[in-house]
Amino acid sequence: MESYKDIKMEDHHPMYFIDNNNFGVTNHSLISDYNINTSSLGFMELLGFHQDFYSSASVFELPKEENYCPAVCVSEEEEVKPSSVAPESQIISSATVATGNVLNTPSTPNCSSISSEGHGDADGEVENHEQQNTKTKQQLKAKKTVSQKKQKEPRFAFMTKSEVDFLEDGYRWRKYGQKAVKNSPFPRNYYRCTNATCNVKKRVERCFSDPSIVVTTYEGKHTHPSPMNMMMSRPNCYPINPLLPSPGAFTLPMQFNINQSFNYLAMNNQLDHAAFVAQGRRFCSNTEMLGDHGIDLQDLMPSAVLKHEYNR
DNA sequence: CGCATTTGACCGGCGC
DNA sequence: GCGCCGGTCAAATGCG
Repeated sequence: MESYKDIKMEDHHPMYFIDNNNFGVTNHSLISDYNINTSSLGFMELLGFHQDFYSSASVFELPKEENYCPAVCVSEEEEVKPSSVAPESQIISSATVATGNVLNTPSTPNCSSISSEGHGDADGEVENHEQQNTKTKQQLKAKKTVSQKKQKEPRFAFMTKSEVDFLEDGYRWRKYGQKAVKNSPFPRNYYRCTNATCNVKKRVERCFSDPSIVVTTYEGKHTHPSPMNMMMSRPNCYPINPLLPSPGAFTLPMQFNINQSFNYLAMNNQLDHAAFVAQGRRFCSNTEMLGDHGIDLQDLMPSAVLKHEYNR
């Protein structure tokens, strides 16, 4: 329960919760300081889906083992702490989201941290240091660590109900570490993108209180297209992969799901929440998805968010 | 042989 | 200052 205590929530940072079953999306906090206006984009375009792709009901028919992300939140302060969290609070049901009970609780366990700090010249510093062979290994290491700390990459995390630990996302990863997690029988695995020019990292751990849930945390942005995208590219058949530096340039098969897309956009402040709500409604009205579950998107939005939208 | 994984050691941050 | 913990390194090992 200590993670509940630990987690703070900044009012001016967005928290997004996604219910995989009903596509319920809520925005926890004010995002009035967001400048990027995406209202001209369609909801699903924002998430990287082609127009005629999301007209198909198969969009949400995810493979069983890829039953992604029962709940996700994104913040700039904290990150997911899966090992110290009760499972029932990790999965935010649509009913919970609708009441806003979880959203209004500062200690939401599903928090992933996104740090926007550090876009300086630390890389150059590192290279310079590494060129100086006279320096000791230890000194090099120390410098590198300092630089890396300065240059903390943005992160986002999502939770996935999956039997397999490592979820295929189209990129190639190399494992570089494994650590035992305190109070958890499940280790945390550290991966790095195999592309030499790309320093994206990925952390994968299983929630000890609910072993069926895998928490994946990405750190940084890919600077290259995914190998799978190059292989699988089929216009108008697959959603665009939002983890790419140039959205729209490549495609990815359906296993890369909508929640990852959403979180990536949220992470990069590419979502204007009012536009998101509006487009979400438009999207939902064009499908039977929510109707099938007897839930309207409005029910999944905290009143403050809706009010904010109406006042625009 | 080249590449990926494993795993113990090491380091920095943080709380006490 | 000390100990704990998270994150990373790098040598050893495994595998195709």
